[in-house]
Amino acid sequence: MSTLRLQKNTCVQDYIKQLNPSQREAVVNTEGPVMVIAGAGSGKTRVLTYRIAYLMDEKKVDPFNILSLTFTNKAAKEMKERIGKIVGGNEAKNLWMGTFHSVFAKILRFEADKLGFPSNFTIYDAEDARKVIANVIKEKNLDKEVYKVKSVASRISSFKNALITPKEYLRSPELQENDAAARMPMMGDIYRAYAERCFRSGAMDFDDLLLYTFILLRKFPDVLAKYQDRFRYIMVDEYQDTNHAQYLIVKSLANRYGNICVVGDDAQSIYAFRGANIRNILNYQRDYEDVRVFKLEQNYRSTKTIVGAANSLIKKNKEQLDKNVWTDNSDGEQIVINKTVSDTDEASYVARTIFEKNMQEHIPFSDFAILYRTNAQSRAMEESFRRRNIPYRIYGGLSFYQRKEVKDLLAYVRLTINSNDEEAFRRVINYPKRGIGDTTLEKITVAANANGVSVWEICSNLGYYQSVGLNKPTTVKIQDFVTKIQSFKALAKEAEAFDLATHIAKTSGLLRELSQDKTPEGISRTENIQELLNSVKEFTENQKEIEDGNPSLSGFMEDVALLTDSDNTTDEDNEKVSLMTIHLAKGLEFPIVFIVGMEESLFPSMMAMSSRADLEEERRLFYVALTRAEKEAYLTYAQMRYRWGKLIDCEPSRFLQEIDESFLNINTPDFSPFTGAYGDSDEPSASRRPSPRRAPTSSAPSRSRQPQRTMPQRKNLRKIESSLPSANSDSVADTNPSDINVGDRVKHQRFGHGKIKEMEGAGPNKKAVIQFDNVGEKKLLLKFAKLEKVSG
DNA sequence: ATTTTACAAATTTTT
DNA sequence: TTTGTAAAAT
Repeated sequence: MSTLRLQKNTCVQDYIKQLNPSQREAVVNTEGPVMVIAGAGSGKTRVLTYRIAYLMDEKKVDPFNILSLTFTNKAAKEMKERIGKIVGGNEAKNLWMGTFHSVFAKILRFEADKLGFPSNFTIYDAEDARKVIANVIKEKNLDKEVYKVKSVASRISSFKNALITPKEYLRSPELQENDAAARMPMMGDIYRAYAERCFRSGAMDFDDLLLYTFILLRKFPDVLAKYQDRFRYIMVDEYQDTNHAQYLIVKSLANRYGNICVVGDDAQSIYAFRGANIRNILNYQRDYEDVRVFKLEQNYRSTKTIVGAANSLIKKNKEQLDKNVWTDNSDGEQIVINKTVSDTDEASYVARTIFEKNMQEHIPFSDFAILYRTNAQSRAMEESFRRRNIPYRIYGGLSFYQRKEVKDLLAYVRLTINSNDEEAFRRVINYPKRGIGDTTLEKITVAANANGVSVWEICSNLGYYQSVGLNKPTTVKIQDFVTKIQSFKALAKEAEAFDLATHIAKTSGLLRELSQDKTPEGISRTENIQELLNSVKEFTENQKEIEDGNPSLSGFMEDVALLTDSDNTTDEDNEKVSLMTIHLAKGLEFPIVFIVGMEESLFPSMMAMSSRADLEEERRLFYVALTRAEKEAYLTYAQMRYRWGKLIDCEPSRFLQEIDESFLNINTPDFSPFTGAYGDSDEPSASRRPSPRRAPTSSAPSRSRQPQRTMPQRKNLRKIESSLPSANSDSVADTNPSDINVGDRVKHQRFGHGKIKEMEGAGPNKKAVIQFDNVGEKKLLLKFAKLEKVSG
């Protein structure tokens, strides 16, 4: 026993010896407020894990007194495992480690009665929340063209993030004027009704988990004191992505011991759209006294080229903390920029490059990642990977738990556990069909609102609530439904979670309904139900092994609401190319990264081009994407792509010009836009879209699309060539780069007038050193610079 | 009450 | 392109 103990101690010491000086400082300075600015790839997770291990092993802090908040469940799980390896799994398991949402949900379930919630409250996901809001708008007879569900939902979300309750909203003339000016004077009413409805349903949405935690701690000093005393050491990861509510909760929890360590990188703040406030990290030193700041600036992940390129890009942002990320790694390859004619072409370029690298250099598929701005871009990639038989895995998109059939079954389960859950009720009251329609539902809702009770309360006591005014047959149908759910509730008391869930799937009629659908989609839906049942089984087995586990179905439901797909990665995903959005890629790394769709109004997104702050966030997003790469990065863009089912012209992203050109290798392969793109003729063109290179004799491509296909192309080519001439640019726009010589006066779109001082390089990589009248000397790549020759 | 049909809208990112 | 909603028909 003692030798084991000794061994563990030497382990921690050994580990700490491996750290660089600033990492080590960040680990051993455990007391008081600390901020760790961790550049991309600087070993941040390492520091966090060692810090916690150090606290436990060296400082003998009870894991029960350590709170560590992360951004994703996955990060928490991984960190816990790593700590377990150092200090022993039994010790690590008592750590309070998880996402803000999951830790707070745990606290809220424990203290729920104080707020008037049941401890088995339901957690509404975004879809549930939106449906409730839609119902409220409808019931209030508001114009849904003015009160768009989406904007109302995001407005309510921002109230909650700012810790504004409906009451406070209705007391604030300023807020109300604000919404009145936006032609939504009823916003406060909607907000109040929504909150009331959730409360009656015994439900909280994602934002409520934060808001109610805040209210709990403010309203009950004894509860606050309890958790302040418990959490003697607090660590917050990804601090740049915390919102106002999270900021204040953390602050009040840390108020007693003051041992708070926040870790983050302002350059990687990419969640402002969701209420994250970058000021939290920028102002940290003002918020806490005697903050010690440690900067992790050495990058261990990437080549000098990638680090340099990323630095040159992020320099363009104004608001940031001062730091200098550097690396000892080798120079590595230049970053490849590739232009393609269309989105399909872009996809086949990516697939072909990966295929060749795999064949010739024996690089495993798992070394590659494709990153994109929007989920919709994954489809083109998917098709071309399938054609080449390259194994891939798409992360994100529609999560398993968001699928209709899965949510349907979960709704039955939710109703069994918490019958007041109105969203679950509405979802399944008439699915499968029971002949209970809108009119009936409307009557019940009116009665529920009039009596201030849940719809379930009405339905289970139809005898008492005579005023509902239902006819006999309908009453019987509803009573049947109620009886069914009640039988589930009774069974829930004794049956195993898996058996109960299976019973519900069968008895509710859901499985029967699905099995009648013999289409491939229908079969896969049945399989999804099967898979859900399996995961219930798996969950209970796991819980039984844990001392204080909760193997019941309600235990499963507590977990499931906060789970995302990436949390249950089966490790069978080896040897696959990863496809995901850039947001999802945060915190990950890959040897070779493709960033696709580098086009204006796609990346940066159209929505983000109006304000500087938004644009800076997009730039940080690009910074995050670029710094995922260890060895090589490829940036690709298409001249046109399908969006909203239409073919549209695209222009290369401004971000491409913002990277220092010395890191770039601009690759403009010789292609002819009218005969197709690349030597991909060996792959069967299974695409439903008429491929531009395909002969017109092949099976009739839709006539309406053909003119669309060729016309914009011609127009588009000219436009792009003026900025980025391709190899075969014989028809040249305004100024041919080869016409520009030393001594010429030129005009640049952004930098204004200047004079050519020097020229270097040749062909597509030709550069010019220009002395600009206003902005000084710049070295520009001619093909990017959009120079215009000025006479005189 | 339910099914069919037609038409519009949507795509920025997610705990 | 797909998805959802509203109106119309059964």
